[in-house]
Amino acid sequence: MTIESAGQHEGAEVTLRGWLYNLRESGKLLFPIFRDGTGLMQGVVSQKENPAAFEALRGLTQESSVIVSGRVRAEPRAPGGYELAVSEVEVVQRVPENDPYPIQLKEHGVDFLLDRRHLWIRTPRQAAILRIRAEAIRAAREYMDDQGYILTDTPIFTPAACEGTTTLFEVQYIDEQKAYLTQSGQLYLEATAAALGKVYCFGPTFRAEKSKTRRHLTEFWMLEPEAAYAHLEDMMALGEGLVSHMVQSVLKNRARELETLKRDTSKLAGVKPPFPRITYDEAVETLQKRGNPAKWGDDFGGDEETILSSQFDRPVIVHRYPAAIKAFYMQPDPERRELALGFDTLAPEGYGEIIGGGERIADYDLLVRRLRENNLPEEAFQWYLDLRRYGSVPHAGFGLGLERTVAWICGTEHIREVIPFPRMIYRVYP
RNA sequence: UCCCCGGUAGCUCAAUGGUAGAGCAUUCGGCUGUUAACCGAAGGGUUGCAAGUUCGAGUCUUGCCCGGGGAGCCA
Repeated sequence: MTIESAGQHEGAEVTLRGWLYNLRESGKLLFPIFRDGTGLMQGVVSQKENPAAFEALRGLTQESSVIVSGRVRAEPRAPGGYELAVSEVEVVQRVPENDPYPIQLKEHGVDFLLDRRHLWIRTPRQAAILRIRAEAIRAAREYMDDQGYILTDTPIFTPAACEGTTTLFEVQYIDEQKAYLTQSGQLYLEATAAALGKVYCFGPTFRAEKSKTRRHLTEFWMLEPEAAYAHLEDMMALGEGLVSHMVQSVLKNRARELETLKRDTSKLAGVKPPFPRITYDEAVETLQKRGNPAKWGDDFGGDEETILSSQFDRPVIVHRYPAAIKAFYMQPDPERRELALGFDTLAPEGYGEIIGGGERIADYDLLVRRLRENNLPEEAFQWYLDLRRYGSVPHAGFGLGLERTVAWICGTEHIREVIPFPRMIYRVYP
């Protein structure tokens, strides 16, 4: 039996395989709390009624692994409403008394917990977050598949920068050659989109920037769709549909975990299409009205994003940024050439940009010009230019940052809690 | 890279420049309905490192190390 399903086993004799989460001793009564990965369940053992089980559990150390059998019964005094009347106990491994489990049932510092991330993930809160992450991923892939997008995974080793702006992790690649860890699958997706029409990739992404904030990891997961013959409006709609489906699926299938996190789900319930859309021009105007020093041509930082997103109860889409502050491959707005047909989707409650994307340049000559303006090595981009030589079409896509999205859904203070083993500047252990 | 904050027992934290403490954890004892159980007792310290000021430094000064938050950049 799993603890998750305890309610269906009321009155039955069951076996639970897991770990001792906590033990309360009250004279001749023991109240062990078991953990099996799906939840927590209190047990009860009386010395008088079951001396063997009592002796096996008495003094047992936190996180010792145990297999216990007993009868499930409804018990309002037990957390979760059900209790296991333990009859048999097998200790699989006893945590030594002279080297006790380091993570106690109390507050710990961030540094201590991150150094023991391999153990920290056993705590109910962390386990709930990881289960929500898994559901968010499942829902995201389900949505993309249902929309007819084909999963085409892109390489992790790349020969050169995708965007040329951010710092890459350089690795030795066989003999003398250097390679870089990908910072985006986008350029490759443009190729697979021309082959298959509607495509996406989902995998790890690496940024060697020395960002030290609660919104940054050096290794994070990104879902990137790309579609041939698609335009800016199509991608804004796809993005809001994707995010809404992820949020609604977690609300539906991981309600218990959101409860564990004490997440205020009223702030998520209304996350459904359409999302508000504002232009960059309007965004700057709004910021200035609120006394923010932003002026036209500036990119937005955390403060600006928070002001903009705080006006809405769901993510807000900001579109048509100045071309100068966007990536080299962004298609200019035919109505106003100084604008790029790009958009960002900003999560509420200060979680920042969760989606960035737009329409790509389809014209060969314009793309070459942009490569040169950005001092990018043309040789490395020949294959990419081929896509404009042979049957170029308008196309668009975006990238969704998984961890930022999950952090927002969970309401966690730090993005590092929503990935099993966070990789940050100055932290690659464990 | 820059700005700000922090580092004292295994953990979380106290300690006017004047004998380094508490709670939790561990060990021992008590308790038949506990809820991070509770009650009693015990053991546990190179105060991040190195210099300096001082009769005296956890506390003041300088440098370094480690970590955190933020800026820039981004998802």
